[in-house]
Amino acid sequence: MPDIVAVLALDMLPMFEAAVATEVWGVDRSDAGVPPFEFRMCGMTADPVVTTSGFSIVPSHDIEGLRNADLVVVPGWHPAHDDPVPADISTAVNEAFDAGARIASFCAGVFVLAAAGLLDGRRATSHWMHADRLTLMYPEIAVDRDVLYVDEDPLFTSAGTAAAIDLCLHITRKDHGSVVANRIARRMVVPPHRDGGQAQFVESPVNAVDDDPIGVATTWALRRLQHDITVEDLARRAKLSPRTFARRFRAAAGTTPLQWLLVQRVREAQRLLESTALSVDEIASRCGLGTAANLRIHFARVVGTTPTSYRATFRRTA
DNA sequence: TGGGATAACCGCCATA
DNA sequence: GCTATGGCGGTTATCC
Repeated sequence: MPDIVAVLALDMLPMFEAAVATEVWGVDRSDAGVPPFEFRMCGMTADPVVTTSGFSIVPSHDIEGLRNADLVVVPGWHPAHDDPVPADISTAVNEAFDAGARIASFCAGVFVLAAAGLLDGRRATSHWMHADRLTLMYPEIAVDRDVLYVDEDPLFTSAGTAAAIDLCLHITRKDHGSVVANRIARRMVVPPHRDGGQAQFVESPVNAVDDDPIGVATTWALRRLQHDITVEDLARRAKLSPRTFARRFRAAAGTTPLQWLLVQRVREAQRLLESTALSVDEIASRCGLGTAANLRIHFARVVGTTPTSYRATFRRTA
């Protein structure tokens, strides 16, 4: 049975966010080894839904399409007015959640989850432009305005626009492994992974062009993850002092050099667990984490599970 | 699991 | 006066 993904298309549907979910889960990529998804674009009724771009789209399903969905995506909620989210929308989302669906929001879609009471006492994020309003309206929610997305499985929230891509790939990676997520990312011609904790505000994006010292250093590091790499090594590659390198790295990537490196090493371990039969010890060595014990610590922190159970879950899809 | 050695991080400050 | 840089040292994280 393919996963059923239902997008809740509300009036003033943001086209980009709706298209992100469509691109990730609504396109048949079985030729690339990506498992099929049953994709539903659900309006409250079967009537055309007005988008923020002025034109309308005709949903494939009405609200009944949320029934038995594995994942419900709320790509937006028009935040220009202070009208409360209508009760029938909250009810529909609540019923889907109670029936076992996981719920994900992009950008201002978080207001729909909040109005349904799903986020009380939980962490959540939204586009930085909406963070103040969200905090004001729903003080029970721990709003993290600085991250790309928040995973509070079975609830997910993202900053919207490009961060919606990151959240979709994160959920796909969680459910189907990094090989599948990377295949989708490759087809979409987007970077395979940005960590959820990465800052929404980056002064300049990480880039591998030759005249970007941070890009040069990170590209160099990714090619030799199996070797020892110190922040001083990275700084030397970037032709900067360690202090300046660290400062500019945080400005560019929204995280510290070591934390970035550890996440890259765990991603490499995920790839090796899925695509090889190497021992966990050997994988730890090949991804630069030294020992299996060390790999387990960082693997649990980044992925939320153990290398062995990760392999048991995803080896089949490789 | 605990502890010690080492590296990384970051605020502060001086300098260019 | 403003900004970027880089050294110092206290604190924290990582690794074995």
